[in-house]
Amino acid sequence: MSGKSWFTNPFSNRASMLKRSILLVDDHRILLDGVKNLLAESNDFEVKDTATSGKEALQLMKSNEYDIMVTDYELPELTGLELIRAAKSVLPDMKMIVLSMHDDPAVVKELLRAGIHGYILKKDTHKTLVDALHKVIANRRFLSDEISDLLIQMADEPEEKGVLTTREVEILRLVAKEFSSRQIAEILFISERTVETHRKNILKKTGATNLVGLIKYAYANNLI
Amino acid sequence: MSGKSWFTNPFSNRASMLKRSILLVDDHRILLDGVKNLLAESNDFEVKDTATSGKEALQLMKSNEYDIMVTDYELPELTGLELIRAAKSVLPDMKMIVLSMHDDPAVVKELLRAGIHGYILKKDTHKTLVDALHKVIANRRFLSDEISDLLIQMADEPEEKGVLTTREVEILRLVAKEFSSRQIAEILFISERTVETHRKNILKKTGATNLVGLIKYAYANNLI
DNA sequence: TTTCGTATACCTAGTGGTGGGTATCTATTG
DNA sequence: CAATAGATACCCACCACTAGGTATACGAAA
Repeated sequence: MSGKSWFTNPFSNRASMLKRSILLVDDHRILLDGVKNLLAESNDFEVKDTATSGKEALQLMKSNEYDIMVTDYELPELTGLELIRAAKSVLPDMKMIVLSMHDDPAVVKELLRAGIHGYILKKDTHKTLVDALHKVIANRRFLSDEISDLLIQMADEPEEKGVLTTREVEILRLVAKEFSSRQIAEILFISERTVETHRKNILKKTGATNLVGLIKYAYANNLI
Repeated sequence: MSGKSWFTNPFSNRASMLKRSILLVDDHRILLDGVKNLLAESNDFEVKDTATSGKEALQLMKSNEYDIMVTDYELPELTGLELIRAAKSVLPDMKMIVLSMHDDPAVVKELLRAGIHGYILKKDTHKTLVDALHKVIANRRFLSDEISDLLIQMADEPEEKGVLTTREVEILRLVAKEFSSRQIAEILFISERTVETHRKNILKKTGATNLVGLIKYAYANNLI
């Protein structure tokens, strides 16, 4: 809809001076410095601003426009997912690429559902990032090789068997905070029996056999 | 001892063409690319080689010489600590700077004991890295601000209370693999009582009160 | 409307972990 | 040599967690 505006002018489209503006978000300044410097050599892109937290990024978005946001997933204050959802409402036409060190299937899936346009890993090269930038500008999606492999593997799995209900997640979080079933019962104003039932259901759903497996599941699914 | 050789020649010292060679080690290629590019602008340093694993770094050291190694702490195959110890025996005169995302007191202390010359965080700027490089070349040590604050805080604490013995770590790892005390006893050919005693000692040392705290400790200390 | 999922709650039994001890043997270190 | 730290092992009591059940109430979906 609104994306057509520049397309009506056949000249601006090809002008080599028109660089796509990037907002780069990562709490590691040294990476910020490095990537910005690398992209300075590009004719097509330029890092217009950088931010080291989700909050800072959102504030920049309120007073500026960007063609693409490249962001880490692990961020202080806001998580990457929260940032992406917020960004989507502030600048709906902006493309979003996640640059993360994690190749966790659950995270990737969730982010793709949230509407990101690319996902690359920090272990990928600078060239991969540039490829991704070009691809998303052309209204296509880009996934790093490892991530697409991951998604293919995931497709083989029958169905996500282990989706916890909100109540179960709530219980699991409290378990992970070192509360006993009794304490959880007191906190939630429910019977200890109910907590035990929830725990049993969680164990069954996650396939864990004891507390240890539960905590590892919680870590793997970013519940902690 | 051998470090005096260049010092005897007053000219080579100031020659602008003589750049200090750096070996850069990090499993994130995009950071590697970025930092290398940034340092290319420097008159004093140049990234001679890069490696994405400890093994690769060691192989490079066997056939090349470097003035400084800048390495991540979290590495595939070898840990940063192992790499540093190995590097020390291969190239004893090389300076070593750790560039990590973690500000874990225990890790920092251990690395300093292992003989590194600098410790900076990924959240630090490019300038900080350059400062560190200059400092270690001048035979001084460099710690990022946050790290020195950390060491000062640590000095207040009476003594490191929570250092697990190798056997305790071994037990903890097995606990984290969802083995019960009985199973661990069978695996290690020791009595279940002994395992229980170790577990109790681990709980006391880590300050945890139950399994959950134990697993979280294991995660926090990269034992999993 | 009936079925399904979710949250609630209880029962019994059995297993496993926690917390308080004590004690022996070995190796290292002041 | 004596002291210390680490690994080993046992005792008892208590509590928490796990593993089978069953059952009710509610709201949403088929």
